[in-house]
Amino acid sequence: MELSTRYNPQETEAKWYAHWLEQGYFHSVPDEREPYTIVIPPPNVTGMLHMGHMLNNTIQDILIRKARLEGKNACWVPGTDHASIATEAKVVKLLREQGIRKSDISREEFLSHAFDWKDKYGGIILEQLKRLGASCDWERTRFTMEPSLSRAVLKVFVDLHNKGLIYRGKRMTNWDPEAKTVLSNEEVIHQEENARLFHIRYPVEGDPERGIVIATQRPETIMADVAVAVHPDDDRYRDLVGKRVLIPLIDKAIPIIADTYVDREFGTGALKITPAHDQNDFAIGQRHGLEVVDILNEDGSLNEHAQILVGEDRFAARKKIKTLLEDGGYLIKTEDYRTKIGRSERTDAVVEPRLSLQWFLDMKDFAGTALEAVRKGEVRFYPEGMWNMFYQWLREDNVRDWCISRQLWWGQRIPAWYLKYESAGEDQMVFVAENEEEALRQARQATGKPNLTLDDLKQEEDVVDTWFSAWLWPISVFDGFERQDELRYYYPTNLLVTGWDIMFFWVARMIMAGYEWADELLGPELAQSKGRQPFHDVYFTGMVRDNKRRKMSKSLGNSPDALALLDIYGADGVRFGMLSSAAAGNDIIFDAPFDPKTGEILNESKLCEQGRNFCNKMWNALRLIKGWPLTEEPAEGETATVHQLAARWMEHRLNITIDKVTGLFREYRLSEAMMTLYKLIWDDYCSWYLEMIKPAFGEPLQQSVIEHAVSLYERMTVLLHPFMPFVTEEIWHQLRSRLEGEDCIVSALPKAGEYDEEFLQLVEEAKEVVTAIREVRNNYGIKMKDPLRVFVQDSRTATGLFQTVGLKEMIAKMAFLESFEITEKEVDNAVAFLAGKDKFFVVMEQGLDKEAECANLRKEQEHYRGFIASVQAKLSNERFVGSAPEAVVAKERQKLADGEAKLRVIEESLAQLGCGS
RNA sequence: GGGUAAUUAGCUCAGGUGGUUUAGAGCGCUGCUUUGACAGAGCAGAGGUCACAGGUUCGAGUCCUGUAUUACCCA
Repeated sequence: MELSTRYNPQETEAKWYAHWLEQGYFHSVPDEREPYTIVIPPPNVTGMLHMGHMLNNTIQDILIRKARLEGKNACWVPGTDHASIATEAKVVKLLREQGIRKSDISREEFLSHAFDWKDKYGGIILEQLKRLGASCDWERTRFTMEPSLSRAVLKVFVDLHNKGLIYRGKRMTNWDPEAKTVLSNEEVIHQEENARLFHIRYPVEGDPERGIVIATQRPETIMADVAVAVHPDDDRYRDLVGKRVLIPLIDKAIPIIADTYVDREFGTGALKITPAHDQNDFAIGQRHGLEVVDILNEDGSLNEHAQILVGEDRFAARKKIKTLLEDGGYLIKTEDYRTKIGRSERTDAVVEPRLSLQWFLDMKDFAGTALEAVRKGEVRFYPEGMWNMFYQWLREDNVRDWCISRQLWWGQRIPAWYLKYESAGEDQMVFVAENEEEALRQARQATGKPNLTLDDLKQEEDVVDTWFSAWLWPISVFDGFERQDELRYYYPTNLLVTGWDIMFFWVARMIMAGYEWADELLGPELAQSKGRQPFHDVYFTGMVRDNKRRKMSKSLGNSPDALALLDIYGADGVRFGMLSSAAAGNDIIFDAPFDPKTGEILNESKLCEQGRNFCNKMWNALRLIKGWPLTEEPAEGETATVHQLAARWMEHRLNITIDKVTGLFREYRLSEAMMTLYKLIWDDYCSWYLEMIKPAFGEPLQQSVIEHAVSLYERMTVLLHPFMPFVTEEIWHQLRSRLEGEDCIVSALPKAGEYDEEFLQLVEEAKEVVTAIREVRNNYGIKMKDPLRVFVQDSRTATGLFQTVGLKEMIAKMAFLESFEITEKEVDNAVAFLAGKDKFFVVMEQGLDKEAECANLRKEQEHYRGFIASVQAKLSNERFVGSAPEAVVAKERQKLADGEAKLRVIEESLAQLGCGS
């Protein structure tokens, strides 16, 4: 069959993916083999495949495929996350387009719409992962809102509540007035924005001539002030402490207090204290026992506590109050400045610090557990440096309790019930249970009213944070809270691959959950022997950024279309491109060009192109091997020795590479591992090995030689398979006829055999000779096919070169030499060059360019002189010779001797050519 | 404001515990090459005072301290 000169990824990829699925290669069931488990970081159901997903999932696929090739029971569990805020926002928007307002429908109706939406669009991203080649066990696909996983959430909620770790409390939270929900710190994006500082004068009570000027960027909140604070050591205000000032416009008297928190340099050195609307003020207020005046409604408008501007939106109020303050003579001045403003990740609304009643999970002990797990190495981070960030966040003095409630409908509703007749508040009775019957039982007992019915109870309206289901993922995907047969086999999982941006709200919390429930679920013995941690290793990927170092995101429009890239370069090409600049943890700058005219991102990538070209290269190597006419007749003479040399060399190169790649895998240096294989295949195999054994045009090649070439190639395709699964599967099949059920994906990863590093070094030196001769050709415009005569000056190493079977012949073949001999004297009319320690002469029939040769030699002479001088400087330093290790000194001596020898050879040539000085 | 990291060739990146013949790779660039597996190619070449300033050391891209720039995390 004729093979096209171009590799066609589209057909090949669809064909093999379907085949793998059909053979059930991705599916895992527990058996006697060693498991290798990865749970996917579940993408949002609303998600579309983007660059970050491709990077992350390529890495997981590489490691899961490698485990499969090692004969392990590889299990990669896929799934999606219900992403409460993002999904709810999408569904609300969709309903609005249909003329339905969320406030007009019931919770049940809304959820039914949301599930419809999920069924329709929720699986898209998983389908897209298949295009990438992801070998997930699709029969195990899970979703954080499905019944079993939701039951797990309720169960742990009740469990933690019973343990006294979950509590309700008024807390300063990040309030999104648009979505009307609390946001976690991680969902707030702080960025520098232009703001204005208002200097406002508060007159002293009973002494209106005196006043104190405060600086604030939020003048609309002055009505919520409960004090003005100054630094206790600030002379400007010392005598005012203890007196009271009047809030402008509403004339409310508030105390002047002293607190070291105040920064004397900032603004006027006087700080208004507004506990309801600022985190730090809240803390100061608590220290000083101040009241809390909340003047904002849920939607960010002012309420009746403000007394003035009631009903106005906070930003409208800011404008109006400026006028009022000016009119009243209170506004001293305004100044522009830059400050960081927090906005909601989802709605972009300016986040409002707001006091509200929320559910919290006590983090103190959990944080210690997570830190300890990593400190002890039970969970290992790659790269290790990520520990610093982890520690920083979980330190006792830094960690905060986790606010787990969200004012949404899409999510697991908090399993807590209240008595209908009690009004909301911190003091009301709460019954937390897995179901309402149990809650009712508790209520009857607590109230002593056995006649209470379900009608007397009402369930908490809030749902739990999505991460409150995601933190159970490594357990819940195996239904671990309900049955433990699979958990016992697969848990702890081997590896988690995720971005460092969710280290805190996901990675840390999964570790906490793992340690919290492993004993109970696995039994203490198994937990002890296998470990409680949810995963042994965490591979942190970097963020994918554009060439301006901005995170690639849909909203910025700076991300190429992932599917378009897959279409253009093929999955293997894109996988290669993603990985080629992705060292663990380091952000990757994905250099996708922008259209200079429109400024729009183009779906182009040099990195992916390189991957595509690599596929093509391999494809053509295959065509070459398959295209050679066969012969049974053994080769003779020089050809036979070159074949022998080529076979031996490539075998050793393959073995040393397997060793190297194995080591790189151990350290998760995947990018380097891939590049190592790239060079093995392209440089060693294609550029050297195949050229060494290549017969003259039209001549046949010995069967045994081809067989060895095929054997080498098929081992290399298996090695590369985890990185580029499709092209390797295709070539693997093209190389030989295979039986049903024989596939690259389930073959065995080759093991390293013996290799002789000295021999490999010798061949490297021989290759340098070939390169040097080619350079002479280039410089003199001698065609590749014009035969040349070359001599090497007699020496021990030169003899070694000639004694290694096939090496001399290989050089002659690769450099296209007519003759290649040892000489004892200088050769006339020849270009001389140094390779290793030996001097070579290329005979020039058409004469030498003496000037160019002299210039060349002088350049080299200069180089070696500099080199020798630097080594001599070291060696003449007594302190160096005295204190450096002997081996280092010996090395320097060797360097000096070698350098001097080379310089001598160069100077001989200069004299021989009569270059003068 | 506090913290964490980064800064090496035009671009994107490697360079565990200081001493591999005066820094490596891929891309890009330059020159030559087209009946030959592959122009999505081959061969060869040019490109770096390792951000800056000090310091430790016999010796620093590598360790320390500052400075600058960038990114992220937390206020």
